[in-house]
Amino acid sequence: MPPARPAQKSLQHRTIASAVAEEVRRRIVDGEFKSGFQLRQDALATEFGVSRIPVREALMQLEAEGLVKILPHRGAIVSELSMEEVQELFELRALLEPRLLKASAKHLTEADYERLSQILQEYSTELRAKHVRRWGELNTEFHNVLYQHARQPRAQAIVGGLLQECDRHTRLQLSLTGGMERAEVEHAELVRLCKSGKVSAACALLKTHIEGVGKSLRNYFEEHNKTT
Amino acid sequence: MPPARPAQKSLQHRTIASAVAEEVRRRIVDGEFKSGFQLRQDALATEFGVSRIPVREALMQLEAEGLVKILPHRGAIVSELSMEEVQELFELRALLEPRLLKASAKHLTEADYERLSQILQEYSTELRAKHVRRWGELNTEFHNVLYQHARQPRAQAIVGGLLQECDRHTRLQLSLTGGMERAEVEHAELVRLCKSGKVSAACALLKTHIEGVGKSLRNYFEEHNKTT
DNA sequence: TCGACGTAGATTGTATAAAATCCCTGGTGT
DNA sequence: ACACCAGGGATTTTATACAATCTACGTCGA
Repeated sequence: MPPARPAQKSLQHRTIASAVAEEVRRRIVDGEFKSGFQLRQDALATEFGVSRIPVREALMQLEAEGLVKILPHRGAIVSELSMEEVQELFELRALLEPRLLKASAKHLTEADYERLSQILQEYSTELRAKHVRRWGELNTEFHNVLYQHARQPRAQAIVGGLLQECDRHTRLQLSLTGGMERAEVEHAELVRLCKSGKVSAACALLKTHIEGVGKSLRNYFEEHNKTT
Repeated sequence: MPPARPAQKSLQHRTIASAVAEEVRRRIVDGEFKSGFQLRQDALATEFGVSRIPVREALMQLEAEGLVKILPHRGAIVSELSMEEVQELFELRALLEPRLLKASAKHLTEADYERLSQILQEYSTELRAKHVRRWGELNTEFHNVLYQHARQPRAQAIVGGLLQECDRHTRLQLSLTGGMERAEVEHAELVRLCKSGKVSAACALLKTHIEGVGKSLRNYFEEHNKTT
């Protein structure tokens, strides 16, 4: 675990429910809980050593984020998305994120660029295929840093959820098709364009970038699932 | 393939929590619970004659929809949106809804057009300024019927929430500025375009329509110079 | 007078236990 | 053999009770 990161809202374990939500979310995004896996309240409660009430609330929170699906009186399962639904996520991102970047780019500070550079640098160290989890975290943070000054809280919240879900579905494919290298190149170019004030070019590249990742994922899926 | 389940209208209150959520949501959208109003769990529980647990879950559900804001250990309040945030909602709608209409329009059935006609007719009967609540309900349903065949569940869910919130903030203004008449005209034209297969024209009109309502709302607020 | 501290009251968060619901299995009748 | 329905067991949902936390207010000291 990385030490002493700035206290953000997600680290405020102010309530047990939020702590449980964070841990379950991590496991889903990391793939420990796979699509369709049944999340039983009792099992999670005993494992974490807590009651089932905060577990319920955590599951509801995750349902709001789209990571799990709750069926009344039948429990919660990790959400299963068809390829069409995953494609929809990318299309929504391609629609929303350029808008956020356009509003946020000009307000990026020197500290923000510093953080973006750090992320790019951590990319290029040799952690690529080895630490897919860390890569996904960095990827999500990269996008969030870019949009943080957009002053569009609702859109930012929506995109945050989309990023998380896309990350979950992309990791498998990224480590196999060299998608990470391409993403790293495009990310670096993105930062360069923002820094030099070419906002609209950056937005266009961002749109292409997201659509490209989505298309790459779909191709990968179609190749490996011709029979179904 | 899941067996075709009877898609119930969700009017069956299958769980207490969902029933409470529905009632509290109605009160918020109707304006009985105004922005900033503090929703105390105990008060709601005793009023509905239930425990606090389902009330808590209802509040979390409403938070996910954006209608309330929950502060840890401090309770829930009806969400207060600045004019900028309301404008953001309309901008997001203007971005997302044409996309949904484009995907859904060609799959609209005769029964759908029948329902749309019913809605338009109920508009034009003299219930306009009198029953603002009913008008808002119809307005939301109108849009949802248009998009129901889009096969983009995530976008539809997002837009559903946006519609509800926009409705809440628009009602006050609609009944005073004649915005309803204009909306009715545009809605009728929208149906006509869809019916005659002019999908892209319909999408363009829809975008204009949403932006127009948003702009009208902003003008209304700037005239009255009300800051919260 | 003003501000800091601490206690009381109210409100939310969590644990435990009871009630309702669903799934599955096994029997029964046709 | 097939359809149907009753009952047991597992799981979720709700109720009740307790613990933790926050806000308000009053007291104390400079």
